[in-house]
Amino acid sequence: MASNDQAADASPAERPATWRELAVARSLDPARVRAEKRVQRFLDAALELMATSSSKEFTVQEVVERSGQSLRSFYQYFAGKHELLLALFEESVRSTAEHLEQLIEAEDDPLERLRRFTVEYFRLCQPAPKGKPASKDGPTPALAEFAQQLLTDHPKEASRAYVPLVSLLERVLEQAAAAGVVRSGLRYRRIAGVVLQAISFNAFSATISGSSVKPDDQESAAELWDLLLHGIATGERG
Amino acid sequence: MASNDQAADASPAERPATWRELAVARSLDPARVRAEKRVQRFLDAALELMATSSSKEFTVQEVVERSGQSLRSFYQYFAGKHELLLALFEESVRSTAEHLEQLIEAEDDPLERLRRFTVEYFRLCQPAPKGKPASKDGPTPALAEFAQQLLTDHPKEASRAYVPLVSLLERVLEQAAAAGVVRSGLRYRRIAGVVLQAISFNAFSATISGSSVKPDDQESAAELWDLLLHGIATGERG
DNA sequence: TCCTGAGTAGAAGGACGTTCTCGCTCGGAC
DNA sequence: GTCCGAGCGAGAACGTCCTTCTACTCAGGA
Repeated sequence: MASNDQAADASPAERPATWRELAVARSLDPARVRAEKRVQRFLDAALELMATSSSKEFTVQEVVERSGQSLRSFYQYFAGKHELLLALFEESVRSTAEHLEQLIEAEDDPLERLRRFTVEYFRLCQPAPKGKPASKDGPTPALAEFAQQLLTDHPKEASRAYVPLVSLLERVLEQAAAAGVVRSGLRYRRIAGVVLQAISFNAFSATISGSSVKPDDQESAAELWDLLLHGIATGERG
Repeated sequence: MASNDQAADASPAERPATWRELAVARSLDPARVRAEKRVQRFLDAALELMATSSSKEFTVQEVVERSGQSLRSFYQYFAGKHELLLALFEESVRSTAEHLEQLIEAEDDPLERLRRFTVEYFRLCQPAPKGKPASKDGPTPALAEFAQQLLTDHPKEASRAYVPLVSLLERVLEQAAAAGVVRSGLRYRRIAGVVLQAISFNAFSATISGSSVKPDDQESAAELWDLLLHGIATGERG
């Protein structure tokens, strides 16, 4: 709900809301502004908890305490813990997508754009080495931390939340295809899903194979990119 | 521990145990046999619970009740619920690896072997459509169901449990490489991890991209195989 | 006979998420 | 200034799990 509100005054998704609606909305604001502020305090508290304490997990109690608000308020704004997680996840996806888009727009070559996307997203998804809060490198950290639980428990909502990232990658893929550096005729949206999944949960693959991942592992990133590319690139040589 | 015992009399992995050791072991049996039987009852109960009830989750209480044993016994044989899950997971991986190995050994062409492995493992990892218990199609179902939690909470043990499957795929990859149908110089063990991860959690990629997976989805399997192959195959054309 | 080891039955403890109750407070209408 | 009710803080209470602990049983061997 809060996220919808946010979306409403940031970019009207459905239709461009009449001035009347906007006026009415603004007149209801007195309460709304406070509410949004409160919601934000919960979100901030949760983010801080994830940043510190090295464990990405937190209890509702902790969030409530750190936010300086009450349990009652929490359940007034969130239907449950899962909604808080969902909100954080949406935020995370959104900011990650923005970050990647910025990183990419400077580049013209479609293939290089795709490579940058891949490598940078890979980097963002690597688990943080220690208790070091990583709030400075742009987007919200620990994107994949939530994903797992949401993906299984609330696939519908998780799916919605992923849209910005999936759409971006889909576009990048299509542009690369248009430029002839990527095979045409693929179902790019599904490919995007596969790629995002493979990168997000790359940490699992290391565990499965018994290897361990070093933070900022250039080699693994290159390996994954190589694997991906030669399954996609038009050029010969496998 | 129980699983080690099982492995010991099924196929001696380390070295072929002398008759003396076997005799000694058998002499200790009176208690041991009962213990193994009890452990097995817990395992069976858990499997039945996962097979029915459509939800792959169960509580320790349920397992205890269904097994007709006591809570006390449970904690006498398992250090906690996670050990039960681990035991089930090991079993699942082992039987899956066996199943795949059998499926493969009839085939001579290295590339076709790899393809069969991939497609069949893909099929096995697809979530069951409904409450239909799938115990008849060979290996234990729902392999990826546990994986997730174990991989994050107990990476060390999960890693160990994965060994049979990883080794098998690694071998298949190396043979394909030796035959010249797969690039040489790759780190096959890591590739195996990536591939297994990508297939196991393929359901996620469908959710991420917003698609839904039909059970026994030939097309998705083919798509994934195609993606994988053209990143690995020696032949030209991307 | 007594003792021990393995079992059963089930209460108790501790973590969490979630709900509920009791007041307090504060902003605005009069 | 006064009053009122929605919003909110504090935190007790509840339900579900996993886990531990206590008390009792029972078979078999010194």
